[in-house]
Amino acid sequence: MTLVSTLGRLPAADGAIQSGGSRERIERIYAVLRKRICLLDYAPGERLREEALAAEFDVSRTPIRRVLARLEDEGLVRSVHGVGTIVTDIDIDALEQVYQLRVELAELIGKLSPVRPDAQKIAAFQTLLARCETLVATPDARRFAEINMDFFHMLNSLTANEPLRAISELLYYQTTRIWLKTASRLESYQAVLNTEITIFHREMADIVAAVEIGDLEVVGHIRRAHISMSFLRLRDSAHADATRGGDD
Amino acid sequence: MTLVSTLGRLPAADGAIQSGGSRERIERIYAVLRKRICLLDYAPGERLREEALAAEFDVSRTPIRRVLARLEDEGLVRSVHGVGTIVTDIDIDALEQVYQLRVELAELIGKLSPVRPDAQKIAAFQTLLARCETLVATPDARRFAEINMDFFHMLNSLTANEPLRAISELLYYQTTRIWLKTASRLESYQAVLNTEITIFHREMADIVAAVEIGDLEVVGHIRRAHISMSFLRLRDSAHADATRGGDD
DNA sequence: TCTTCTTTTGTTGTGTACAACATCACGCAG
DNA sequence: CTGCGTGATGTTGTACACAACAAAAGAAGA
Repeated sequence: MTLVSTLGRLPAADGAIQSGGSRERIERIYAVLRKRICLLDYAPGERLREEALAAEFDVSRTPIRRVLARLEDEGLVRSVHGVGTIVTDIDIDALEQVYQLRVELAELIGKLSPVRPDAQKIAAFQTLLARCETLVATPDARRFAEINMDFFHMLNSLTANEPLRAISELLYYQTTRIWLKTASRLESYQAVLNTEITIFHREMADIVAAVEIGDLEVVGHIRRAHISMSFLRLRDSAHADATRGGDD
Repeated sequence: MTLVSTLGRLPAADGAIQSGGSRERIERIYAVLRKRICLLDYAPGERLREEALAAEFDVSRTPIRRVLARLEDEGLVRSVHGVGTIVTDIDIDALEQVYQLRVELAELIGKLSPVRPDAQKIAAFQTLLARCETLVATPDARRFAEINMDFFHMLNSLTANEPLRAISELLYYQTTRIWLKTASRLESYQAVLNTEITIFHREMADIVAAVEIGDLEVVGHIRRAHISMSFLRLRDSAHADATRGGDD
């Protein structure tokens, strides 16, 4: 519940930082909304009103609709005539197919047009690993999700295959929310969070080590296992919780 | 050149068949435009005007823009302020990455949630094979492209993994045009067409045989080879043609 | 009190006028 | 004849008014 707490004032969007062409503006709004959805600033089932968004971003409904249309095509929202634009709900079982596909694509990133990481990229990985270590010290679900997101983008930059990157990103944003949503409903929320962060940190260390020696195939293998097991742990937790407690 | 000949009157779109909700209407327009682009009814570089499309489909610019936005997100067109909506140009080399990915996905279709083909589906495959045989008798580039498209959809229906299907479809429609476009520019156009149809027919027969015995993994392997070699043949033809003749 | 119909309110979908922008034609000076 | 500036023309991007639709609120009857 405290996951969706910081709703009162949302970051970004204001500040009149909207320089640049119309395309970039739309892209920016898109990125902001997508991030809000995936960090559960907008909860599943929540209703977004175009006019409110238009007011916040200081544009008319038209460009907002352009963004929402894309989000709808990507499965993150669904517009219903006369009702509103609803953030899609998700459940762990329905996402199994997406995870199966993500697992395969993760391995492909190490195979298709891999980019040899240079010193700068390695440094970025190490910085991220350091951030993850502070996370282990003071666990926080939202920061976990954010670091996970940054980590994904770093990993995604390890292939030069642009279509593969685009698709991996698409599937990533279709699935990340499920962790925050499911975990927040668990009885053993704190324990699960701590466990998950510990495991994530360990796997991240392994991957960074593999990146440092430039073995992207190994990165792919580790990540494949990472994604797959992460999904299984989450599903088991959810099912165990559902059978033990009421099914709300 | 004769490929883009039937432009005077385009099929579909009129007839006032626009029953159903607004979403379905948009979906229909989207499918029509996408098919036109991929069959080169709209040539690469051609300029589409929203108002003309709006008139043809008997709607305002608004839903047309909704469709064009999606086509732009998928890389088939690009809207330029003050100019028009341009059908994206493509070249064989830029598409190499997409083909690399398609090759991998083709194999996944036999692995991820394969659906055991029933009698009806097998019959559909055989019907398609029959159509392909008439194509061998009387080669025609456009019919080749259409049968190829139908064949793709049949193959795509062999997995129940919905995200995989969606993505395979996306990548398919990003790449199919290249064959028609490249082939039509070749000196040895007719010879290449005949060869390609023969090869396609043979591979299609192999795949249908594999479908009949229900071995979808084999289907994946055959198709992987099919896509990969088809790309290589096309690229070689294009490069040979470019070095021999002038580069236009 | 409950049910059902009507009204009211709110939201997205559509159509359209206008602004922003790019391109081409044309004139004109050099 | 060429190069450049300037206006005319055409197109997409935006904003807004209205239609279509859904849901909630309210009224009326049993």
